[in-house]
Amino acid sequence: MLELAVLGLLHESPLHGYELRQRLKATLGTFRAFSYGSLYPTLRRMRDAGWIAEDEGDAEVVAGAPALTGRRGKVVYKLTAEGKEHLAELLTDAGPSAWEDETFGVHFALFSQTDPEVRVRILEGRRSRLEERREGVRATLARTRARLDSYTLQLQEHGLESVEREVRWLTELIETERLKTTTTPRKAVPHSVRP
Amino acid sequence: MLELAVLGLLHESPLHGYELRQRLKATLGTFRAFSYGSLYPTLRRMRDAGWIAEDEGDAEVVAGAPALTGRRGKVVYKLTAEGKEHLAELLTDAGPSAWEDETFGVHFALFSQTDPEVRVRILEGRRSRLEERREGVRATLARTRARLDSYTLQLQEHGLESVEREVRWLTELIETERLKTTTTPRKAVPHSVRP
DNA sequence: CGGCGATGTATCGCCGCGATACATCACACT
DNA sequence: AGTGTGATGTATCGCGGCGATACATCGCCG
Repeated sequence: MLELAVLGLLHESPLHGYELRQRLKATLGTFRAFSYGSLYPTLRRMRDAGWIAEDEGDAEVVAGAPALTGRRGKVVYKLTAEGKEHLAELLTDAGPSAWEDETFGVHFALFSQTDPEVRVRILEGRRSRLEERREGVRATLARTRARLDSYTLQLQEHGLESVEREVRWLTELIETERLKTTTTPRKAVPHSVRP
Repeated sequence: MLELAVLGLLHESPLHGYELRQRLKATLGTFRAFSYGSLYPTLRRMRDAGWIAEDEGDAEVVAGAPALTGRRGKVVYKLTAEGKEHLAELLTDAGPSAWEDETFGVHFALFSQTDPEVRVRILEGRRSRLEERREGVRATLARTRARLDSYTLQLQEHGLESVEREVRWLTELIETERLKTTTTPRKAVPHSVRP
């Protein structure tokens, strides 16, 4: 969700819409774009919800004819106290909502702001999610293989390999993450995962 | 687009909604799901547009109390003449709309119904699209590498590798496809000489 | 001195998704 | 005999995101 991404970015420094978008591209890259058609409405929604506030940066408008052209200059947004609170809350969530296709990348990109334990749980959740999908594809593939033409088959198998690659990647990440937490010992608190 | 997928599937045999959905999963696999929330409205739209028609399959409803529960039984859809025409038209399109993220998979899954020349052009188009993206990612990555935390960096690099892998896959496909057209000399593209 | 690409804010309609509702039927478990 | 569970089947609703588009300013290069 865009909301989380914006919260995460604004946590580092106040930004205006355009810059926010650049950062999103730089941060999420191939994973997700988030067009202006999503950004601006979301920004408004978040402002109305009280998570962010407009930080009137440039009062040096003046001169020309401000009244004629209406609002000039950039609109800089910054986190409010509630926004920070909300962000912290969202970052603790290691439930299914965090390992969905669309959301995982955002959570991952914000891992440096996330609790190490939560990180591992998200990575593991994401991995099981993908393992489920892998098994699903394998099953239907085995069942329908004969009926499929070569192109569909190739598509299926390519997709399957992509998922497998993804699982491998996650496994590596989990191991590295585990190493980190074992060398920096913390008290392991088992936590139930809500559905 | 769902429309094309439905057209392509119905070209082989008449199907009802549920079965159509199963086929979509089996055909597109990891690539795309297409929920009922898209399917049924699309079906209606297509029917209204005249591409498909309801092929009242089961008249053996009767007995119980048909009037009470309203419409019983499955609604089977089949291609109309216009539908076939429209499909043929869509399958000739090798323009940008065919190599977009969301559409490419559908086009690819329907390759067995597609003209060989169009196939190659779609594959090449898709590849350039991904090469562009790859260069874009490389550029922003080179520009911002220093500013990124390790997680964001890892996400970026993983994404980059995914794109690279995709490009390799497409290159292989293009080569195979080229071999096919040169070893099976169809309706004469005369000037190309094989070494 | 003219145009073009980057910066900047904003809206609109469409598409697809997930959740949800409801109904029937086969089969297994108890 | 009763129960429940999973597959088959049709359908709707709200919402989040996308691509296209509009419009305005600024700085730089030719």
